[in-house]
Amino acid sequence: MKVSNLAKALNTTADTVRYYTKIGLLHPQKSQLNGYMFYNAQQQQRLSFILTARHLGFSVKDITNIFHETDNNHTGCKLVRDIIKQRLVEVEQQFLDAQALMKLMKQAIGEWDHLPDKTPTSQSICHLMDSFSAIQSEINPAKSLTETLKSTKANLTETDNNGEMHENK
Amino acid sequence: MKVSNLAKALNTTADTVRYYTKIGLLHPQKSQLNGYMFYNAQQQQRLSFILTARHLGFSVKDITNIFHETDNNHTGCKLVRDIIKQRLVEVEQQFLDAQALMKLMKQAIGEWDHLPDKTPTSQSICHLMDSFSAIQSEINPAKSLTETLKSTKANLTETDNNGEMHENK
DNA sequence: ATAAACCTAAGTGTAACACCTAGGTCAACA
DNA sequence: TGTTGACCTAGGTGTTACACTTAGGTTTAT
Repeated sequence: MKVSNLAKALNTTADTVRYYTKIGLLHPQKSQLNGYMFYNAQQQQRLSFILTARHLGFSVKDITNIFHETDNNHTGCKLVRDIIKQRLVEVEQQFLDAQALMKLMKQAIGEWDHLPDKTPTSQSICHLMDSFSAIQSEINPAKSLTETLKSTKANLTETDNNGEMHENK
Repeated sequence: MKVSNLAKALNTTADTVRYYTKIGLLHPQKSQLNGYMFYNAQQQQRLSFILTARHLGFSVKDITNIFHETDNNHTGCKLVRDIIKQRLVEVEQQFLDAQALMKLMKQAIGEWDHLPDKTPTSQSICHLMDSFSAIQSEINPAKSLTETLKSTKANLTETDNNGEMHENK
């Protein structure tokens, strides 16, 4: 079938199908007459796999690797299992992050509902700044967790209590 | 303080600070002598707000809007409250999605652990394809939920049981 | 004096597509 | 048969929020 047909059948877009084709994940047959691309049942199954994998959080690169394995007569099972296990850790973190965020946001909304709407503080962003500052101390560690792997050592310069830095000049 | 100092103090990168400066979220003082940018306490607080907001899932555009309000003598409270409430819905969905994914992935890993590693099926991607196909029916609705807003009507062409499409030609 | 460490602006790269352009194709209707 | 409208192609640009690179000037420390 043609590109839009396939796209609609698997609930995606023609552009996406073309993209996967372009980067070599799908191998349609190209008509000699008009250049149209035709996808058979096997390609449909391939796309189905891609879409599901993408939804599970696999990157396109991951999928490329998997296909590279399986297209070369390997099963790819171990690879996929490894990637999934890795992804599972990330998803669990996302779960926790989302949970924490929900709590904080509900809390913030709750607090604000008790405050009048138009009482600007010295810093002009009313109490938002204050609320956000309070939240930030709870938020940042969470962020650190997620990005610990790639973060270089923090190496913070010490601050005084005015939040002003010592410009050792 | 200078860009790297500020970045380290708030646990971000100099590039990020330069980016926010470039798009007008931060307004440092530029030295006449050497062109170096200097950020005072107020700018530091601004950046702190930006980082926290970003971590709460606000887009840079959202933050731009908020600053646009607050910089024009409005409090921005209502705007922020609205955006947060809107974001809360998304975060709740992320929470549910992550939960569902965790379940499915654990399930998949569990199943595969009972199967041998190298038993290719007819489709060459061993049982991955089968497992994924089974998962997909559960996954796709979740995706639809997330993307319902922007998805045009599905308008699926009917498929026969071979997964082959009728090419009404 | 010179190296290490910092700074600048401007440009390119990233992920995974979405959207647009210009032009060819196909099915149906008048 | 002409023409509309829906489809297709390749190739290009736009998107988000930065990270990275380049080329060159500056500051700091030894």
